[in-house]
Amino acid sequence: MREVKNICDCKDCVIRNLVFAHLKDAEFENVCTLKLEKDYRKGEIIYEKGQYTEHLIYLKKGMVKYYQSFHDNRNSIITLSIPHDIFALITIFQPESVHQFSMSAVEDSTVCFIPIKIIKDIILENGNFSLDLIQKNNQAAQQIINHFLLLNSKNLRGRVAHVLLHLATHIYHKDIFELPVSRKEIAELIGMTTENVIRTLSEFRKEKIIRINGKEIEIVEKERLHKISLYG
Amino acid sequence: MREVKNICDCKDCVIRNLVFAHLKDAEFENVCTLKLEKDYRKGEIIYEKGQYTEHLIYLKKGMVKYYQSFHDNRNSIITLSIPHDIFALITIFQPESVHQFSMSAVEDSTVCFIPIKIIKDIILENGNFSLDLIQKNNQAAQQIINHFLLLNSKNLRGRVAHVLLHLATHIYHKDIFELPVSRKEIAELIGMTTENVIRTLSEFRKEKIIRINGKEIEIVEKERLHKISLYG
DNA sequence: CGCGGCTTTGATGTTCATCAAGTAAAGTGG
DNA sequence: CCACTTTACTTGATGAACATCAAAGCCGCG
Repeated sequence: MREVKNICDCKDCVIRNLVFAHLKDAEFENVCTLKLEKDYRKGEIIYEKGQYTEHLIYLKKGMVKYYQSFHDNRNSIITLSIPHDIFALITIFQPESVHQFSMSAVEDSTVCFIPIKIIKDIILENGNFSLDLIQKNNQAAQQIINHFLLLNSKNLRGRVAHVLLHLATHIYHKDIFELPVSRKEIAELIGMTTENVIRTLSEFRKEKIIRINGKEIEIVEKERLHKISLYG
Repeated sequence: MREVKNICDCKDCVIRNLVFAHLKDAEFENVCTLKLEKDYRKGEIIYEKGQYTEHLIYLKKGMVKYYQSFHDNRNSIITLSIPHDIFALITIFQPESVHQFSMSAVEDSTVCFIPIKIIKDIILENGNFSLDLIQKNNQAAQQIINHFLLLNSKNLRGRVAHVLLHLATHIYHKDIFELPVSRKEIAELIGMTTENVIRTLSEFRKEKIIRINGKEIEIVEKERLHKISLYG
């Protein structure tokens, strides 16, 4: 948690295009004035399970993971999120309550904090905003449910293939990219062990489906990867 | 889908205590007049994936399952729901959209259908209602997430133990009950095969942790079951 | 009464976790 | 900036957990 800024550049902020589309000008000014921005370095924790929720949190830049940590040091990543993800909202909106899960930066990130109180006031006054928020929230919930269902219906190879395709298609929009996460984190995302994730990546490499250079991944045979993902 | 009733007995309905607590009298009358009730027999489908969503659906009586069915006849049950479950709401609220998953009656059930249009109007007008709905929705989402995280962190015995404890503690509030679902459905709920669910139940029986008589289950050694559930 | 779905148990095989051990990379302190 | 330590990555060998296949009994329903 570095510097705390409050530059009111929200007019251009992506969040405007999400739930905040229906904000009236006065409301928007208010949000903009009272919001805070913080920068996080890769690896830093944004909040932890058990902490009191006082803000609606919105990811402006970077990538975060929303995760559960268990007693025995194991983690499960519920979702990776980037700006524009509607998801970035659901996580968070539990007025007067406590975070059920944790969030940390997977890449250097900028996070906006908007006091829950303000959001609540807007909900009370602005029906269109509420409607939008409800719909976006439910969409986010369904995406998370889909993620878990998908996992449960795939084997190791299918799961790894799916993650790679997801990163290429929905996050980076190209077939060569730097893995934003460690092998361990991929394992935590798909519910398998680190060793087996590595083994599977090596298999894909040997089968010439992908090329690997450290953190850099290139998807060479997208079609085959797709088939594997559709049940390994 | 039997008879369609409209008896305006909503004043006593459990739903009043949920999101509808903040409804103004006129709004409530409106909901009550325009809602429909339908009875479903055990096994009947309430809606299927892909159907157009025109109603907010609320479970008044019985038990339903919310599930995903895959191409190859396999199913995953996302959650079992009974009246009072806040869950019963989230599933459903996707105005102008299409159901992502399916719902069917696990026991004989009564379901209330409230046209989305009305709910939308109330959201637009009644901020307290919106606020409540948002909070309840998010709570429901978190419960589902927790269900999946729990599964992923447990082995076969732990999962079966957990289901039994869940039924006894949160659904029936006693240690002897009739299983509302088939062994196959338990399997679909915990992501294991029917055979292994049966085998595990038999093990528990042989170890005198539970007694089984067809569909009737008695939990004899709750403490041991708890330990198994906390990681078998 | 017979058929199909649900339940049960056993035998077998596959998939994946675990353990082990070594290399590479990245952070840390002098 | 280099030695040191730690963390990430990699591969192999082994065993455990679970799926799959098979066969038979049971129950409810038409």
